[in-house]
Amino acid sequence: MLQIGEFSKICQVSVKTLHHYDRIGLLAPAEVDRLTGYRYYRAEQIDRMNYIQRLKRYGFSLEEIQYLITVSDHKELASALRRQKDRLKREQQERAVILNELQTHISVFERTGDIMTYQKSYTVEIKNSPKMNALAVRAQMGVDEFGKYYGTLFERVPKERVTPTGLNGAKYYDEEFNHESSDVELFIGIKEKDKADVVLESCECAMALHRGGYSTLSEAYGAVVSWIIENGYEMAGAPFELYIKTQFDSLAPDDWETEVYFPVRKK
Amino acid sequence: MLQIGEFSKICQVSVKTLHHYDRIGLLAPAEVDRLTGYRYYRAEQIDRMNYIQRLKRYGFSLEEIQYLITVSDHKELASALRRQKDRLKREQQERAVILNELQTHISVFERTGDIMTYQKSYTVEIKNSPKMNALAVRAQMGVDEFGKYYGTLFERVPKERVTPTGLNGAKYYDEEFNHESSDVELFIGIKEKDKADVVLESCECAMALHRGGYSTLSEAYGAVVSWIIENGYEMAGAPFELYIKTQFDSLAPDDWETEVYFPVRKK
DNA sequence: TGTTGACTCTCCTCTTAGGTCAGACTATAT
DNA sequence: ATATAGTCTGACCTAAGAGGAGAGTCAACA
Repeated sequence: MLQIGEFSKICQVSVKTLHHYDRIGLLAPAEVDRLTGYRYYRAEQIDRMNYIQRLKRYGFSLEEIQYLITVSDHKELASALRRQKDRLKREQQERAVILNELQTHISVFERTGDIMTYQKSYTVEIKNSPKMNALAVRAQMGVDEFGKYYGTLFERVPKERVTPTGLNGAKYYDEEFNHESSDVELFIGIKEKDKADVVLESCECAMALHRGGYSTLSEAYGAVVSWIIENGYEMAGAPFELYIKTQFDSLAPDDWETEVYFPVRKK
Repeated sequence: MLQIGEFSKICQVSVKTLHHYDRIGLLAPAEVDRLTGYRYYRAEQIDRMNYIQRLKRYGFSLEEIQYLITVSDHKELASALRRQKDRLKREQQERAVILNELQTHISVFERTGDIMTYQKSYTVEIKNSPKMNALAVRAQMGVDEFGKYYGTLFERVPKERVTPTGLNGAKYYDEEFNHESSDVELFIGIKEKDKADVVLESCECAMALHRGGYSTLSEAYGAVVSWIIENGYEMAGAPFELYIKTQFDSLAPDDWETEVYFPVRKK
């Protein structure tokens, strides 16, 4: 039997952590002295602790770990690990984009001496949005579900014998945009008007072109909105974005292009 | 002047966030109505907010951001950005190692059907540690400072005309190992006994070979310690590790090899 | 037997960056 | 005058422990 201090040294975790794990029921000591409350661990529990630490490194929360160590079904466990792997991979990619952004920012800053240059480069203009016929799906969704919904749209292309124009986008119906869940309509432009789910009429818009990954897209939105306010317009409908150049053109995020449209009218 | 709701939509942050930033003094509204307490923001503050969001994406804490937006010195700002970039890069590398580990774990699990196989493969043996003469530096340091301290050691090699044996390691004097700061002695083996800072005498040790990156090294330590307890030995000195195959052999982390030694005596 | 020092216990507060109510005002349109 | 939407403050909550206070416990030593 090991005292908590010995056990903590062996497993390279703090005594505090062991207290915590005991309290949340993740790893209870093999024995607790009734009188003194002293915790005693068995050497066999070292393996369990290492396993917990390993899952923690993989990025699972303690709650998930608590569940995982009780799972005996191989398939379930394997799929949980694979899901986590995919999550980590996606996060790695996102962070790679941010790192890239930071690198560019640094070099722009060193060249220009202005920390704001990098983000103030939006040119907002008044433009009539293109008229489009489109297949569309509207739902409450988060940004990380876009791919899934676009999948269902693109599946319909061959089935319904329509001809994509290559112009795709998303329209945001919620006033308040939320990354995890918003009322969004995704659409892909097609030639055939009679087969379209929706027809997006041309309208007067304030538009800005955003170059780069989507993590900074909100700055484009901000730029357009403040332009609208400053130039005596007002918003006249749900904003939308058109994906001009994307990952599907096998470009790096830095070269993606997105047009941000806000329908407006003169006040 | 913008109400808090409008400002929040433009900047794509929640009203709560704006409350929070106001309270901690990171971004105060341009005006607050004395009577109603309503907050009003100016369009110019959008840029500031975008800048804050950008720094947040770069991984700075709000406290750091609060400091950074007051800094007017270009050099200081640039060096803060560069430091952050290096930090992000290092974290990316660490996560890449973990991702790799997880991938291996998954494939081992699918092959063997045993989730523990991957971590129980340590063979502990009793062995006399090699006698070594070494240049050494002992200090309170965290694991991420190892590189720095090793640098100072290797600089001395040509200066003091010593001949490295290629056998390097680290000895942990604290009972309780701590990732951020421990009393550690780093050493590089050399041939010349008279020029050595320390002579590590051969002694009876329990030893295990760890294959892979350093993030799982603690499992090797755990394995050795529990072996010692189970096999009727007791610890007789500070443990140390020898780096047999490392990144300097231009190997991937999966192929690194580290020997973990615990001086022991029979009870 | 008494004492010292190391170890452990429980309980409390603190951390980040906000989220989630509740209850009370306030602004604007009808 | 009222309905609805927006806003205010304040209190409590999150995850995974860290830090400390004050008290009890264990083993060794004099």
